[in-house]
Amino acid sequence: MASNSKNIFKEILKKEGLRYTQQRQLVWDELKNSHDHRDAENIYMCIRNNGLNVSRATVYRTIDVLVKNRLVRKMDVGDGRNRFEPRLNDDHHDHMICQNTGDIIEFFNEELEILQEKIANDLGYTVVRHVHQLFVKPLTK
Amino acid sequence: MASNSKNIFKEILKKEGLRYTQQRQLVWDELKNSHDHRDAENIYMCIRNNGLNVSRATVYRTIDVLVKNRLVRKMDVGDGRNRFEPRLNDDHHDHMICQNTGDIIEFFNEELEILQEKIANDLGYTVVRHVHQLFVKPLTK
DNA sequence: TTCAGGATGAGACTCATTCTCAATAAGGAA
DNA sequence: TTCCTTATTGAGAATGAGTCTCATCCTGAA
Repeated sequence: MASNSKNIFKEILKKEGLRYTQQRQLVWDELKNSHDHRDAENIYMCIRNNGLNVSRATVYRTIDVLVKNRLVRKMDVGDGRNRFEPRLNDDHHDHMICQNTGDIIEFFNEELEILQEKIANDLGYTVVRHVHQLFVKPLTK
Repeated sequence: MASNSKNIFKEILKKEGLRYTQQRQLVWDELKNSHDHRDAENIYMCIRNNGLNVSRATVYRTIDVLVKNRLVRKMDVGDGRNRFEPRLNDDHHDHMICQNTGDIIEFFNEELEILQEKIANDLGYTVVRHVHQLFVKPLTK
């Protein structure tokens, strides 16, 4: 629960040799319960709107730590602003972005994961991470 | 050959209601014979280094037209600078980016293409375009 | 050859993100 | 609990890829 994810966060800071601060906690609080795909500015503004004060620089700096330690996933939707989402349960998925509505739909397909690892292996590589985004339009029937 | 791709280019300009200019041709010349994945600045500098003068703005503007008309493919490698490559033969492929060397390796897998269309279909969509990048490391044996 | 309107170039501008640095605060030591 | 070293913070400047502006130039139809 809440205290659990807080502990995970503290452990990561310790592992990285970083101090536990109010500001870092606020950024993680803001991110960890969101189910959207939010940009840094949105996270910054939400914290501000709660009457709390954290600078943009700190938001970015903290997100970097979270991304590096896989508590948060960073995604490039192609409009110049990165989006972030929590990955507490480490449920890997990829994204479909609807060209009509801008909706972001998550999907996961085991077969796809296996196939891409095989493709890399055949060329002498192993996949460290990947980006797989489908820019789609609704099927019309 | 050369004259052929030149004609394709001219036709596209006409179709778009745009004029054929020296500058546009220079940008297309620079791009069409390259087998690398180059950024806009590189294309701009190469033209300059040949003693020719085309502005950065025109390079970007022309690339937009080429991308829109599928003579050039735009790819986001994740470092903030888009890369471009010609796609005269319209040979679709995806990319593997080696984390150790920065090398960009092209790959194509039919099964993958079919699978992702199926995934989209199952959710009521059809794939317009996609981004599939594998960030890899060499297999050590 | 003419000329209307599209194209260009130089540089200003945008905007997400990063950097700077003086002031602040975490947290180990005593 | 207090002290003190040093990481962290915030405000705003800086960066950098890409876009926009607008006076001037040039294409191409007639």
